Amino acid sequence: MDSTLVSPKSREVEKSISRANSDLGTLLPEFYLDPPDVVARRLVGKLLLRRLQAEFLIGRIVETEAYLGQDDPAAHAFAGQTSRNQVIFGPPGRAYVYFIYGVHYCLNVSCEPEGKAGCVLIRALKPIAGLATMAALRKLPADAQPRLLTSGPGKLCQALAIRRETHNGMDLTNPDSDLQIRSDGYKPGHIAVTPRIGISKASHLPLRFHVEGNRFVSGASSRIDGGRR
DNA sequence: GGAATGATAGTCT
DNA sequence: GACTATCATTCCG
Repeated sequence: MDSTLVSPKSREVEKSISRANSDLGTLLPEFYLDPPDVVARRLVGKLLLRRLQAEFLIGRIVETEAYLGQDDPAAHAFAGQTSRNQVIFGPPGRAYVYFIYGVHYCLNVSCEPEGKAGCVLIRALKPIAGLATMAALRKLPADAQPRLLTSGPGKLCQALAIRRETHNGMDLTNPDSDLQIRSDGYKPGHIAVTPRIGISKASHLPLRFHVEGNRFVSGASSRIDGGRR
């Protein structure tokens, strides 16, 4: 490319894309074998990759929530296995995508061994690559504020064109999948732990994990000191 | 800046 | 028939 303007940001993009094009950093199913709270913390700082045509849409996970198995009243698995939630009872490292409030999709990753329920909700990303395409998918102007693109579970699914029909049950550990989670070796800063958002049952449990002070976290438009960092 | 509210459809009782 | 792991808009201060 012509590289008239090379900012630190675009260097991060270059690095992420080259990682994405190789198989480096692919996470194995073993990554997801542990309980949801362990996996939820472990996923913060990893890359979510969406291959759309020839383009990579990439975001770094900055916020997750753990949903336990049949002991967690807030979890979809609580009422037992149904056709809707069967993915979270299946093998680890698969996408569980559901439609909510008649408007939005949410992306989860199954964890625990096959037969045991548990998953992690991906709540927010920091957009890394493909921002113009993300904005178009979100029906926003191409120069929209990056934090408007993926700062919430419904938003990030819209920005990455993730739908139940195409992605539910997809293996996120397969380098050939058009939706994957990988590691580029990045180590996030301090990870804060808080109660989960938007639920009415078991809402006191500290099962939400996010990068402290990160402005791409959901609902943090102003409560983070001036929205810096 | 911050709280309240309506939209909208799949899933379960 | 009643929910809901949300978002954008509208209003109020």
